[in-house]
Amino acid sequence: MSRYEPREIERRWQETWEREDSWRVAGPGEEGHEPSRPRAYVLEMLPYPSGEPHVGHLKCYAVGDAIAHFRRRNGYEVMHPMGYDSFGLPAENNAIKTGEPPLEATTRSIESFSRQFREWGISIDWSREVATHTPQYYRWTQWIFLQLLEAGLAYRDRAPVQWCPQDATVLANEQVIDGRCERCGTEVETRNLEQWFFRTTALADRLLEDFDLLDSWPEHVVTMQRNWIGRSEGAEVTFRCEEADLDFPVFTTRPDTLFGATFFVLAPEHPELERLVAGTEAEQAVTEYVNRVSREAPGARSDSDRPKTGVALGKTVINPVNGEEIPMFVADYVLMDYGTGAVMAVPAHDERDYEFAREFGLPVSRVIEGEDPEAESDDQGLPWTGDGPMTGSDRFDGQNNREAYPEIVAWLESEGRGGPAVNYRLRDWLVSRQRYWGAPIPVVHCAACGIVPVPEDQLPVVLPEIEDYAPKGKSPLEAATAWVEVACPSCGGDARRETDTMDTFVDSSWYFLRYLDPGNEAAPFDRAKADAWMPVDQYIGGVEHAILHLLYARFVVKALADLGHLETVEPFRNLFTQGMITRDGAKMSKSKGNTVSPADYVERFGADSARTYVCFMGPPDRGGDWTDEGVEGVNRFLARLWRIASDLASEGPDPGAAECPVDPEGPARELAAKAMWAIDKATRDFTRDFQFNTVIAAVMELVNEAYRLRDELEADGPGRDVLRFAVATAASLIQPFAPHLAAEVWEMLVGGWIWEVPWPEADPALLSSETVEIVVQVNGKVRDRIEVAEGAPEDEVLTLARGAENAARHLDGGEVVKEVFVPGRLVNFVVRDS
RNA sequence: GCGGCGGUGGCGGAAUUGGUAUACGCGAUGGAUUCAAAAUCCAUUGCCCGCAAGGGCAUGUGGGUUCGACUCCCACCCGCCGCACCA
Repeated sequence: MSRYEPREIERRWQETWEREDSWRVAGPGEEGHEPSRPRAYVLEMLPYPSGEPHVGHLKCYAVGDAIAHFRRRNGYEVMHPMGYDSFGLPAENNAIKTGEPPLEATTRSIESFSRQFREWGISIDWSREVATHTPQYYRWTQWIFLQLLEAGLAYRDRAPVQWCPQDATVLANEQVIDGRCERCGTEVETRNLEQWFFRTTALADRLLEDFDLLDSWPEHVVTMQRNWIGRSEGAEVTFRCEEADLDFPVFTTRPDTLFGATFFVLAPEHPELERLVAGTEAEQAVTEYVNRVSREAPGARSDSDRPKTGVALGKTVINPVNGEEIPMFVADYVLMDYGTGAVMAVPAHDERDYEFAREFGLPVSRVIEGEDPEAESDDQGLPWTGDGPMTGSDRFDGQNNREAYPEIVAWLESEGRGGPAVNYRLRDWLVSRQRYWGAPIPVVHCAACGIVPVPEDQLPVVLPEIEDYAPKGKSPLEAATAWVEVACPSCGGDARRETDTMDTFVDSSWYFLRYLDPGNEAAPFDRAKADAWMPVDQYIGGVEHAILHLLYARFVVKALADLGHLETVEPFRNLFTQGMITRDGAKMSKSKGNTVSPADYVERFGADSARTYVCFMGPPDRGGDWTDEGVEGVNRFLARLWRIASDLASEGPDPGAAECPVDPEGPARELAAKAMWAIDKATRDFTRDFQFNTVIAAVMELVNEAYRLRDELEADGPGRDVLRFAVATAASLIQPFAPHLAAEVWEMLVGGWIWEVPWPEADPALLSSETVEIVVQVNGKVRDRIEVAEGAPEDEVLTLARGAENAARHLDGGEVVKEVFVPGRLVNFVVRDS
């Protein structure tokens, strides 16, 4: 008897798919397009090619490929492309360490990824492959930059930015985690630099509202983005400092507490601070405080547990609602990059202000009554952040604060002292990087003309080759003098190229559009082609991109739509986030030595086993722990399927095996019914949140049932036909996960190519059986089971149930006070002792 | 602190609307096959009592609703993830 040899089988089918160009897809305007077929765009997040693919990649593409296959077999024309997010820091850091040019390491890694994806048998239309580091691609990344520049959505500004001293580059807000660089973990510093920004805040409201346009995104991802955008409604109120002749606007979400403002706080970075205290007694103390804060790690400042610190400025501002003069302070609990960098402090109704007031012995003035203002605690229930009737607030006294809120804001506006305002936590996206391995920002600095965009017909601005990649606080590109020095496109005079490159998140914010028209040399993509496929029907990737990549892609798509390049305003209609695979309960890392190399497992058990295993570990949106025994178990199951098929295949393929024989009887009917059950179950679970683990379990059950009944069925012709049908069906259902084995089994038993065969449909006649088992409960406890005819009437079932041996014993000597009948499921007798 | 997710056998996990808790897989035990092993096939496998028939107890904890609760409600405990001095 021969054995299941996945490596041979897989190689053979991979060659077939390559030769037949099986996954080639043609959209509108392309040769071979079939307008009558529905289209689906199935997309996994493109990989960053560094080293070798890891299990996270395996899971992502196994899940995505299963979805792609399932869609194809349900009649869709499926767009399923692949590419590489190939600019970025690791290749550059490697270059600094080893001297190897980033292009070489990147090219090598792409080759490895590309080879392994083929060895995994992922059904990709390779004719659409893109890599973001190629001039053919980044030419259009640059084009998009210029489009945004022209539309006013890209701008240059001097701003305090987060600077990583280790990587010697600025970072986006999003790349700073707990005050540390996301990549290397070094504590970041603040620097004032001229940088390029994309105006993401201009689209903040639409980024929130358009969640309504999406079909199915995980709720927590939407929540994370909402929190990140952090929209708060409130009011802007102006506090005046007469002495200094300055107006200080503040943003507050609680204008209803204005009467309770007893002091006023500026952020240490506030631009007016220096002038306010210059030449005063407070100057020295303030300067010392500001210097101390600026030397501190930014992470330390976000620790809300530490005591409040600050320094009085010796100046006052006037509370516009009651004319009271209140003292000014500088304190590091006020942040410059949220609101206006100044706050009105209402200690009675804000925890931080309250803490500060206690620390500095400042007055606390209650203006909203709490549930129990006379609470026995020494602080009388303060700070009270809830709602209640207003007090000490002039003519608003007695009104509920919520109800008075709009009146107060309207009054401020009529007095010219403020008005309604909306504030966002979201900052504009800082896109420039002082790094080499990225797309050059396509502008020129001219002494005469200022910033001049590189004309479109001169794109791409090609990244020059350089010798020294080490960061020096400015871009390594500065050293490429022949490249930097250029004639101004506008006046022809001496000018210098911009030497910053773009954040790689810009590259990956539009790649899904390039797949649709990868060879286009006149535009990033043809609008008609993009409109035909977009938005992506199913996007698949890790939750770690829940905020950054997904938000940026949404922003860029909206901008392109606004500029008339695209119809859709949302890139991804459905999002699926896969859970992380761990090993021994811990995140995999090279330092822990608990990594899993997909290549090893593909070598030992075959790609089908590895792919099916990652889909079987548990629900794919949750994490799971990788075990070798688990892979072996799945491998055993696939081998079982192959073996029973191979035993049945002696007489060669029979196209009839694709159909269930009519009206099977006895064990043949049992197996046929199991096959129908499996089809039904697999189809439902596939579409229900991609519950692949139970889909695979259903196929396992079908195979187990085939083994259980095989001896009885192999003997006669009709039985054998059902057996062949059942095994062919198992292959058909497992095909999205184990496409090679499925192709092999199908070819042996039925003939032809499984991936071209429509997804099976269950025969309803075989789905329901003639008799059903009814559970008999007494007082809610299962006491017996009876077989009754499907659809038997209530009184008949109850009579049978009462007579069931064990049930009868429990009914004996009691009075039945209630009978519950659930058709097809159970009866329950409620008995009271007599 | 705020937001989200989760807690079911020795382990990963199943359980359509409230209706047989523990599907499927792993592990374990026994058997068949074999000179032997591997592989394979078959059987058993939540815990406790019992020779058995059968009975009792079990879905993080404590209550509640219901004929019936892993599922719904209330109050807790624990774990993971995200955000966090955001005015």
